Amino acid sequence: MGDEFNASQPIYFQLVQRICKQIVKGDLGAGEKLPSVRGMAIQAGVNPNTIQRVYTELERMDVVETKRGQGTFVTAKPERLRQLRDELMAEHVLAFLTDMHQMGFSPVEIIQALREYLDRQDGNSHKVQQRGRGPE
Amino acid sequence: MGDEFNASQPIYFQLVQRICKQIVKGDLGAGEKLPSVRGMAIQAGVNPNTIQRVYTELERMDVVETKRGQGTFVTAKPERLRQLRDELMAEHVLAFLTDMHQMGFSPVEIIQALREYLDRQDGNSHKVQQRGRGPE
Amino acid sequence: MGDEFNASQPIYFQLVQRICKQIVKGDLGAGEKLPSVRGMAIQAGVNPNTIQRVYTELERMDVVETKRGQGTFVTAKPERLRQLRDELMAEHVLAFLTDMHQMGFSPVEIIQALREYLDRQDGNSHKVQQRGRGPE
Amino acid sequence: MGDEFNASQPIYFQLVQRICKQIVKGDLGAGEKLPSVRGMAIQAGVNPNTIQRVYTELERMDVVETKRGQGTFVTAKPERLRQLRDELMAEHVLAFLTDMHQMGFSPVEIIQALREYLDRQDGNSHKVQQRGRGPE
DNA sequence: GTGGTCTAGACCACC
DNA sequence: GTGGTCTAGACCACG
Repeated sequence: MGDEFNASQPIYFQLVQRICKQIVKGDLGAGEKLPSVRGMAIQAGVNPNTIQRVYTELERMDVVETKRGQGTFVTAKPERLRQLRDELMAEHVLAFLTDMHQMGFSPVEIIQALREYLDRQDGNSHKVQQRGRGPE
Repeated sequence: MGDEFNASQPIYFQLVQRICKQIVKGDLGAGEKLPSVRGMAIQAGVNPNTIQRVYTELERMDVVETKRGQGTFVTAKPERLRQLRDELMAEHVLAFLTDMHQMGFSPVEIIQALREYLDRQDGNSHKVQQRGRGPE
Repeated sequence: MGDEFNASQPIYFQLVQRICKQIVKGDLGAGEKLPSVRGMAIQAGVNPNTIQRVYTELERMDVVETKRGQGTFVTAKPERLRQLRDELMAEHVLAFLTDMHQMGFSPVEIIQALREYLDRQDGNSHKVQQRGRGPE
Repeated sequence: MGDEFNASQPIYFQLVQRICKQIVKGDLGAGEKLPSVRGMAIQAGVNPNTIQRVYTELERMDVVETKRGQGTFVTAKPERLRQLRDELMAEHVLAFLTDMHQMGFSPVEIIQALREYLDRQDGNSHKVQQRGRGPE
């Protein structure tokens, strides 16, 4: 277990996104401690510097707070967490709709296609994993 | 006019995507001629090398055909165009649903949010333009 | 109440500065006793080790004297206090002027800007609190 | 020439500040190209990675724009430059006044002290250079 | 040649 | 133990 990363985007960025999702989902609760830089590095199979950058980025996003000599923690402010949830939601929805619009799909087509995929995924949602977005 | 590009992804890749969308949408019809490499380069405000790569990439994807000394044309095979349409649709829908799932949103929440955004965008869909996805 | 500290500088250093200011201002009079290491630690919400270092540092600066088994006291020498006052003043003024010079501001601009801010702060000087200086 | 850096703050941060000042002062004009990452690294006597970080930070501050494969340039938007000037000015003035207030100096004392130093510096302003702020 | 990412390994200060 | 900075050197993709 270690290097299941998408080649088209920086590792640090994929990790930032992954952690954000875990926070939004609730897998990482408010105030909870993240693994240490070194620990997370081993766990993810990357260099500690990369994790350092991830944590720095998360802190800049105000999603995480780091206490000197103690560690890095999910922000304790519930308002920020709600806000993050909404931001991420909006960002993804907007991006998706923009793409679909640019390809000329109508709202009804979009909803319909979505329904179809949702039904199909009903029993095997856990299989969904990696999708490449960038260039190869 | 020229450099409205996202800093987080290669320009050539953004152009590939943009052209694919135009083809799927029908703005670029089957068999239609694309601008010359040089012309497109000026039009997009980028280096001709970049456009060259874009066309090569599109050719590799089999959505475009280059005829020696004549130019580059949208593929004339309607089957391929339908296929492209489906591919792109699937890719985007799947990516979107995966993201939403990873954030813990339920199908009903997803559909609901989508509806909300679709309503809001009704009159100003043309305003939608740039969205950043990658790191800044 | 406890951790209103700037992330970009060591806590112990911020505390040293804060206490120096209190002494210069007169909030802590000559010969006055400082809280015990443990008491101060609780009061500031930091580790006792950190306070220990603060007191050691203050002692090294000769603005504080530690009497075995009795506690830590502001130095009783009024000359030293005057000197401290001048040192701090000079240090800050010099730093400020240097910065302004490096940004190309002329003496008149500096004085003018200062006046403006002083007027504006007249009624709410107590609101001023945190300013970050270091990296984020 | 190479390592005239303050030990108490990160090199990358000192460089960020230095460049900001040069821009505000006008030594680096709008749209002007900065040295390449590697060039600047040699010039400053630090590792290219450090410069990379500096440029990234400046870009995030919207003070600099980087064009892929071409280089890094001072932002061309004059409004942003004015804004930067005001921001930096405000930041320094505010920090200075806050410090002086906390030490109990009155507005008149502050202005007076400033005047005194300004007069003294009249002929040797070029001597002013390094000042340490952080802990040693 | 440009910026950008990553690794490896070291050192530091803080708690 | 923690996070943070820096170096050295490599590799990559873009223009």
